Amino acid sequence: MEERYSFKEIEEKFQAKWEHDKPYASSADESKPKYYALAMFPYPSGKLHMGHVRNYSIVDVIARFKRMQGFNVLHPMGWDSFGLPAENAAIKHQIHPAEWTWENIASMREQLKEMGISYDWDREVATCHPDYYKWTQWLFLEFYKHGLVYKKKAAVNWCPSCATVLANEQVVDGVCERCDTQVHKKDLEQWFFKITDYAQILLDDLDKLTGWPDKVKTMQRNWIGRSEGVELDFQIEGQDDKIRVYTTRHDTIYGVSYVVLAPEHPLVSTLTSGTQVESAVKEFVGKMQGLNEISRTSTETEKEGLFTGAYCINPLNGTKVPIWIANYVLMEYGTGAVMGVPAHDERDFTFAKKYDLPIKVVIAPKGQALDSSTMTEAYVDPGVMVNSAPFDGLENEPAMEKIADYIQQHGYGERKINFRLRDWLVSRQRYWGAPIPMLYCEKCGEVPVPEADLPVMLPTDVEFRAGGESPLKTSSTFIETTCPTCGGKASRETDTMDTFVCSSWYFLRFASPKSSDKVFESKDVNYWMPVDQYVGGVEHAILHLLYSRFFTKALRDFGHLKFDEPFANLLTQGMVCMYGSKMSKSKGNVVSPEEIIGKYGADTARLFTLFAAPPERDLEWNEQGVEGSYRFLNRVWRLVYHYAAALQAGQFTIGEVDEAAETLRRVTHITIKRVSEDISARFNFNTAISAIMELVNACYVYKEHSHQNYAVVNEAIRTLVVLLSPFAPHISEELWESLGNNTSIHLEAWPKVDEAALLQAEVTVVVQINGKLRDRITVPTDLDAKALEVRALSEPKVQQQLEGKQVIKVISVPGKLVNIVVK
RNA sequence: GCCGAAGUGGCGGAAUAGGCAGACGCGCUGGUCUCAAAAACCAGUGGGGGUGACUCCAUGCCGGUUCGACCCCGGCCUUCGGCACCA
Repeated sequence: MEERYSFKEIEEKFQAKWEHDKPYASSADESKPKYYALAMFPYPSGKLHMGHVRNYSIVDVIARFKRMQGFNVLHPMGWDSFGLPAENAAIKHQIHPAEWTWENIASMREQLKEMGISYDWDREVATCHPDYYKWTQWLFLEFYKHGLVYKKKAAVNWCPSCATVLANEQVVDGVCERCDTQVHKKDLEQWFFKITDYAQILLDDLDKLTGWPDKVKTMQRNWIGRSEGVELDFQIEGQDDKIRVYTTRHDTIYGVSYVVLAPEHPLVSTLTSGTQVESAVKEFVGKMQGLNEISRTSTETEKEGLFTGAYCINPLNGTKVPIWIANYVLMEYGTGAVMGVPAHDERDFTFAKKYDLPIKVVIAPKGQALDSSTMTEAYVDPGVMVNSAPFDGLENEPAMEKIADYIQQHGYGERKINFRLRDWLVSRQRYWGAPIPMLYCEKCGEVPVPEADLPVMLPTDVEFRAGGESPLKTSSTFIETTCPTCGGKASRETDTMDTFVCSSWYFLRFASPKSSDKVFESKDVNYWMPVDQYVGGVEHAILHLLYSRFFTKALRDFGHLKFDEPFANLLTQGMVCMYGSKMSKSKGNVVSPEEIIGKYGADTARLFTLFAAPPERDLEWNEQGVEGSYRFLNRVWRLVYHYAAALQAGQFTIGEVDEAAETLRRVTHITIKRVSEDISARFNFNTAISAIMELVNACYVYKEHSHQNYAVVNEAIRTLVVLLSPFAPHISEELWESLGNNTSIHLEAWPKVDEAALLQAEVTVVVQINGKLRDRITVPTDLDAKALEVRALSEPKVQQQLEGKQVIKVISVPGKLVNIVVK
């Protein structure tokens, strides 16, 4: 063993050994409890960043810890490898997206191996590999078969820069999530997944996810956005048509003073064509369509509207109310038409004030009257119903049910539950994605590609040009085919799937990644799933996690799975920051893992990212802190080196121990306890590491002691190295070897706490007077409350403090403190 | 606007069930070793006052509960994150 800690040599040595011995290979084994640890798989950008290092280090500690505790651990890694950057690279550097992607994967795989993460590399998957996307396509057809995939013309979010459609979820503040270009609306025929069929169950089952952060569950709840209300019809005066509106405030129906349609509402032209307002309406509607969605729907935007000249009838009281068109009504939600109740809705109030529409009070605060002429804002709080014929005098909230019943009984409308969640648009007009396996036949129409013909391979003879349409659109070898039903001419769908489809099931594929005739082996999937611990950034709180839950539930319903939630426990790790903001190229505050690994080694890099902050919090990068972690590993190295020769013999029996040795034993076992609890119960790796540091400090103190009890030292040192091994796997493997072991430390059992070693004969107890610390006394651990009180009161310091004062009460907590209350 | 999280030394953070605030690390100060430096090791390190034993103040602010509050309750302030005209 060398005297100096040569991290480079050690890390290379064991990485080669692990590559050869495969100590992290896994296979289903019903006789052992399983544990599936998973980090969100990365997009292969080519370079690992600190966020990856942190994410994978966290999961690796968990995986290694569970393995040492005797679990059969599955810890796989793969690549979310379809997507736009590869195509952009193709255009920019004239390199095929596949080539670019596979090179990136190769280089990132190398970097991950340099981190010493305990992956079972035999299970690696890449979503862009035909062996994988064949099954993404198969799943698409499976969903199609079960009526969960459909095609429709839709006003979609179009990114002109990417020349593709984006899901609502990929439009952030009105701009493209990837390239920050303004997104437009465009009408196109698009494929959708019917996730709205699962809205209710996706919402309900959030309650089952006790291992998920509330924050994420709340975000999903808001995204699904369930609301309960009533839909009812307003008869248009002088016409046959009715306007159907949706409301959750049916308690205010008697206060309706107008009805508003969304500009896109089909009744708009029916109502206005051939009338005086026709051209004004057309102009207004045109103006609204020209606006992008954020400025159209922002609360900041001023409400604008136009009277159609038509009227409709409130079914409950027969009142005639004007029909308007306004920018603040959305066609996509509810019925695209709403009733305006200015007295009890903020938006309606603002609108009514602007256009001088009547304000009619129908809810008044208890025991008070509301005057519509003096109101300065809508009254939205609970109250008593007024001017509402049969319901006058009722409290509005409890009356909701009665009113809904009344509406249903009279045939005015019915109860309705709405969700904000929309169906998932998966069509992308791009090349580098899984082709949608559908055909269009002149005779048979829309035809799914037969399973035997999968995968629909991406053609290689394509050209990539900037700003152009998808290269698939111009590839005749790809498009032209024959219809499997009639044998006639057919053309292929040229859209590919949103990459979120590929990432909605990869965690299932890891259970049987090599399965060639099935999407996955049921036996394996049902053994390994659900994922016991999933770790990733909170930016996936909605999209990826919701889609994955949807896929899992649907596949359960199709009979392929025996469970309906994919991730039992979720940890959302914080960002890696420097100078207060997230490390990013644009901010110029990036530190590359390569650089840190080169300078200090992977063990130091891992240790620092785990030590600097608890995992769910943002981590502030600090190079001096990294040096501290490096110093610590050197300190451990020298300590073990100091004792290695003496301890190699191995066998020691702990006999008589003096006070110093007893202390070291106690610290050893306290450390086992703290590290175990910090890892398993709380994922607080920062405090686990500080506990290990304290053990090292205690060993150094003991080292200076004149009499050395090698049995106790042996226990302390071996424990130290084992406890350190999940965090810093290379150095601990080397140190383990230097202690005379010829098997891997990573196959060792996690150490057990000797409760007897924790016991102490004496303990320090705090003495407070009126809650203020006044003295510390050392007393026998088992001293009872009464004896402790007597002892505290007799202390000279305490006596001094009590002079001239009257003791009113004494609180005595054995082993902890005595509080003397005086006057 | 609504929902959620967080505010503790010079910095990252700790206090696991209401019981010693500041573990551990970084930084800083002084020292040992050295021709010198680096490394390493030792000591100190929340703020104020006192020669000193000591003492007062201190976990964003104000109040409450309690023998005792970083922790529980009420009200504010600030920062961050999510949603945002969803009827």
